[in-house]
Amino acid sequence: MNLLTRNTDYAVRALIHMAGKAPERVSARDLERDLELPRPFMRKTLQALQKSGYLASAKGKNGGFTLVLPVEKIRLADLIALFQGPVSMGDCLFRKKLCECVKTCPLRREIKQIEAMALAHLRGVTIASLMKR
Amino acid sequence: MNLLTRNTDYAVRALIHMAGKAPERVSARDLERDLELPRPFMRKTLQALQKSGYLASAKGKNGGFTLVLPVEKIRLADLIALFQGPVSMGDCLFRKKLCECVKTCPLRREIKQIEAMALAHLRGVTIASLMKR
DNA sequence: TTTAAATGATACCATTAAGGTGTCATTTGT
DNA sequence: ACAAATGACACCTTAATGGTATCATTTAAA
Repeated sequence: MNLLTRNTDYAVRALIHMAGKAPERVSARDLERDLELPRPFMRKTLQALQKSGYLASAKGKNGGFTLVLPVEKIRLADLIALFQGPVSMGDCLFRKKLCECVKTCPLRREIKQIEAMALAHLRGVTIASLMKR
Repeated sequence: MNLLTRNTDYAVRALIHMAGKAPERVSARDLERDLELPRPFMRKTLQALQKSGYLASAKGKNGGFTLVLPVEKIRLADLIALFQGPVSMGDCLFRKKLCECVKTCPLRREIKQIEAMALAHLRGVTIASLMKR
C-alpha cells in the first residue's frame, strides 16, 4: 500500500529543487544531473505540471521550466490528484450489483472517515512546508 | 487509490455472514449462493483465514468453516495486514541510493503521520463494530 | 461400499496500472 | 546552420490484483 506513486514523488522533488534555484530556469537535463532521476520520465512529469499551470515552459536552447505559483500554494493533495486521481481510498469495488448490500456499507463509512482525515492533512502540506524541514 | 482490496472486502463479508449464522458451519458454496461472490476465489480467501487462525475447517460432506475468534477480536487492520501486507503507506520508493536525500524525507514524515492516524482508526474497527451499524 | 460434497494445496491465466523508454516535430539562442 | 530544449505521442515491461482450474484427500450419507 503506497500513498504516493513515483510520479508524485518526482514532482515534489523537482518542484523543491526548482524553488531553490528560482527564478533560474531548470531543464529536464538539469534535474537528471542534480537529482539523478530518469530524464524521459521526468519530462513527462514536467509536461503534466506545465499543462496544469504549475510550471511555465520555454522551448529552444537554454529553455526549461520555471515555477508559476508561490510554493505556499502548491499543495500535496493537488499533486496527488493530478498524478494519481482524486484522493479517495474507498472507490467502490463493485460497480454493478452488490453495492446495495446493507451489511458491507459500514465498511465504506470507516474508509471515508480515514480518507477525510488523510485529505485534511494532505491539504495542509505544501512545497513550502516541506522545504522548511 | 484504494485502501481495501477485494480480497479483504470478501473476507469481511464472509466473516460477517458467518457470524450471523454461527455456530452453523458455512461452506464456500453457501457463500457463493448467499453473497454472490465467486466461489473459487472465495475458497482461497477462506483457506487463508483458516491458516491464520480465524476459521476452523471441516472437510468432507457437510463440511465448511466456522468462526474461531469472537467477532470483537477480529480487527480490520489485521485482515488488511493478512491480505495486503502490513498497513504502511510510505514504503520507500527508492531502495537504493536516493533515500538519503535530505529534502524529500520530510515527505515521508507527513505520510507516516497519516499512516499512524489510519492505523489507529483501523485497529478500532472490528467485525463486531461493523455488524452494529 | 459407493458416491457426492466438501476442503487442502497449488498451478495457472488475464487484466490493469505503474514505471519507464523512444521518436519525431518544433522552437530558439548562439 | 546547429545544438539544445520542449510538445506530443506511441510503445514497452513488470508486478500485483483478481480470478480460474485441477487433483488429492476427507467424510457424511444413501
